[in-house]
Amino acid sequence: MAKANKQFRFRLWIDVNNEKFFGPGRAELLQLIDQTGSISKAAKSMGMSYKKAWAMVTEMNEYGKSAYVIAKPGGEKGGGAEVTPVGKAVIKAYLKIVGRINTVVEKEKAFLDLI
Amino acid sequence: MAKANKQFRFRLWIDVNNEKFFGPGRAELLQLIDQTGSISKAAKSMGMSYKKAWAMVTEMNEYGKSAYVIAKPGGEKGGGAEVTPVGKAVIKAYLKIVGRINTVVEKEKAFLDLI
DNA sequence: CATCGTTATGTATTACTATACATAACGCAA
DNA sequence: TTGCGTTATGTATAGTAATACATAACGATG
Repeated sequence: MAKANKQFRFRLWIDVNNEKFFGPGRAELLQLIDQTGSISKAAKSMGMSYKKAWAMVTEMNEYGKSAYVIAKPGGEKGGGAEVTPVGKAVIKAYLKIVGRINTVVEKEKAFLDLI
Repeated sequence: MAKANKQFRFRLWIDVNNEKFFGPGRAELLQLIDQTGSISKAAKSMGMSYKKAWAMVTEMNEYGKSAYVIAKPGGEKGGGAEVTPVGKAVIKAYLKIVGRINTVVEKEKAFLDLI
């Protein structure tokens, strides 16, 4: 038998009023919307249904400090979506914290031999 | 409206061969088994079905470096379960890492104002 | 004014997870 | 040898989350 592959996995969320509000899924979705300019393309790209992606965007816009995504139907390319500066700031800060946690976790790899 | 309550939540798991192996649920279960000396009491105490708790114990014993829990049916009090030294070491180390992540996250609270 | 790809929204179905329930085995002690 | 509380195990049910599917609206552009 080959040596077992052991690794850490962690997830960070932000709760608002004790309800999940923002986490890895939404962070990835926001990044993909930013890259593709479209909720539907972003959703497909990460293997998520459009409906779920749309619901996430709606909830972020509703409960966030201000809208994270501006989406418009119709027009030149049928419409599209754009991540607002607030949305971009949230992504950036979230990724920064995740990076710091990752640094901590990397230092603890010796623990894996215990498992 | 009252000021929204925002807080971080994170979870840490250890994957073995890319499958979830150990995480917060199992850590809590192990601690409760250690405290109560019984899988069933531990399960009830954390609102988990005995069947699930038992399955977790079995999987930990099967895929861990060595058994984390020794369980015995029958006997004085009907039987019981004990966390092995290896199991205790895993709990302790896991909690230590979680504590370190918590320290990092605490320092980032300013981020929450952005949400 | 027809076309296009997207946003927007509702309903039905599937997939998964966990619980609920039921039952047997176990081994000490009275 | 009966009773006890636990471990051990299978099957059925329920609860939830996600997808799948279907349809309408939208607005620039040719």
